[in-house]
Parts: sequence; C-alpha cells; structure tokens
Amino acid sequence: MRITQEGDYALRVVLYLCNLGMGEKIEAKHIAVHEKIPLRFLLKLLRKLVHGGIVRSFRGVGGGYSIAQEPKNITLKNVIEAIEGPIYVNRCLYDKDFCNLNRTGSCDVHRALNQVQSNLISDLDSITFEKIMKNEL
Amino acid sequence: MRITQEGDYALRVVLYLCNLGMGEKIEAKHIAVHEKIPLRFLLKLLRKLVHGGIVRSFRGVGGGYSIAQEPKNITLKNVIEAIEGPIYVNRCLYDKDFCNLNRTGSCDVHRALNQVQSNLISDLDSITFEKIMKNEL
DNA sequence: TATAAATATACCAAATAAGTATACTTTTGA
DNA sequence: TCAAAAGTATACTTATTTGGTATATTTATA
Repeated sequence: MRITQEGDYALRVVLYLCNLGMGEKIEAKHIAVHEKIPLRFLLKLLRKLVHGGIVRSFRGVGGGYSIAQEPKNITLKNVIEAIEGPIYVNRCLYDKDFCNLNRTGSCDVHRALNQVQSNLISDLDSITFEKIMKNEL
Repeated sequence: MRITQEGDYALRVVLYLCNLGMGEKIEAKHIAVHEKIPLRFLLKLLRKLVHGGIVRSFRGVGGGYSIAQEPKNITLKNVIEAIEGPIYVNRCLYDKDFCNLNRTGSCDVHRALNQVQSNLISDLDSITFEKIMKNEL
C-alpha cells in the first residue's frame, strides 16, 4: 500500500515548482540539489510529469522546468498516476485476467478491496497542491 | 498503492476459513487446492496468520487450520498487517530516519500523505469479514 | 511408534524499483 | 554560425522486494 520513492520525489518536485509560481522556470540541476534527488533520475521523472501535463519544459540555453497548471488543479492523484500509472490496490482490480481463480466480479474479497480503492482514489484526488501549500488539510 | 499477492492470498484464505465456521479445521493442502495457492507458500503465509491470532493451527495427524476469531472481529486491516506488517503509504511516515530531506514532521507533502494514510487505514479497519460474507459493503 | 500433520529456517528466482550511461536534439547568444 | 547549455530518448545496471522452494524438525494421534 505504498507509493514509490520516485512518486515521493515527484510530489516534492511538483510542490517545489508550485511554490516557485506559474511562469517561473528553473533548471533540473537546481531542483536536484534542493530536493536531494539524483539528477539523472530526476530528469527521467520530470519527463513523466511533462507527459502528464503537470510540468512544462523549456529546452536549450536558459531552459528548465515550470509548473504547467495552477496548484488548485493539480492533485496527489494526478502526480502519482503520472509517475506510477493507474492506481490500484489489487492487480485483479486492474487486470481482469490476473485473478488465478477466475472469480473476477464475483469474488467477495475483491469486491471489498474495490471499495477501499475507490475511497483511496477519491481521497487522493481531493487533495490539491493549493491545499497543500495553504496547509488546508 | 498495492497489496501483495501474498496479502491477496491471505484474504482469500481467511474468507475461506470464515465460511467454514469457527470450530471447523481443514488441512493446508485442501486450502491450497481450493484457492490455487502453492502449498509451501501457503504454509508460510498461514504461520503469519497464526502469529497474528487470526487463524488457529492444529498439529499432528488430523491437524489443520481453523479461523481463530469471529468474522465480525476480523478486518481487512488485521489480515493485511499480519502478512505485510504495518500499513504505510510512504516510508517517511513509518521510518522517521528515511526522509532524505530531514523534513519529517514539517514536510507538507508528507503531512498530506499522512492524511490519506489515516483514511485508508480506518477504511480497511471498518471492513470486517462478517460484512464481506454477508455482502454488506 | 509410524505417520500425518504443522513449524522453523534457509535458500533461490523472478519481478520491480532505483539509479546510471551514452548519444542525441533544441535553443540561445556571442 | 556554431559552441554551449539546456532537455530528450533509450538502454543498461544494480539493489530491493516479492514469490516460491527445499530441508530438517517437532507435535499429535491412531
């Protein structure tokens, strides 16, 4: 039931860029130092955030990264999904072929987990970076 | 944000034993066949459930396993914790030394995740096997 | 007391996550 | 116009976790 180290890094990077402000860009190496993230790993992670539309990148001399959306429109769910893909508590709930009992849909355990998962996802989606910045938790 | 395969197996095993009824015991190999779990792996997993007080074991000829508590007193959280240990969304929230920024307690991201985690845990703890059996979800 | 069960411990293999390396493209500005 | 400073793409390596197996031992019953 954990987010990965990469997901954790990503949340901190997004918060950092949010605090920097919408139009402001900054080079990856500064983020790496500030957040203590290995530079290469950070670059890879930033690309996922760019693909996810959460971060903008600027190439060339004087390039860097900036936040792509207003903090009120970015949620924990958005960031975690950009990094780790779809959120699911149990693989059965994502890949129907996975259940080795072929009980998908009728399995009582998975029905219960599905409920937990729904709550978790909506919870993650309710926490925006604006709330995090303003400490409105 | 996932439970492990072992955790999934365990939930099914506990449900199976619940359905069997409190006093009824059954050998591991029957559970293995019924739930399609590798026997050796199941045995290891059952020991964790025994240590967790969720399942009772009976050694010797005619031995086996039975549920140790009433289904209304066993929750998803109980089983998952017996198998996987304490539930935490982010390692920072469990091992304070882990945060590579030493921001524990003051880190905004982790404060947000802590909230998600609390909700998740209380959600898992609210679903008992009685509810699962009666389909009261 | 032989046998059928669980237990303990250690080991191995597969999958995933974390981190690194190399080569390339884009942009800017002297 | 081209050198340098940024990001991009892809592939690789290493570490950690998870899933599964093996061997030897203990316990309880018929």
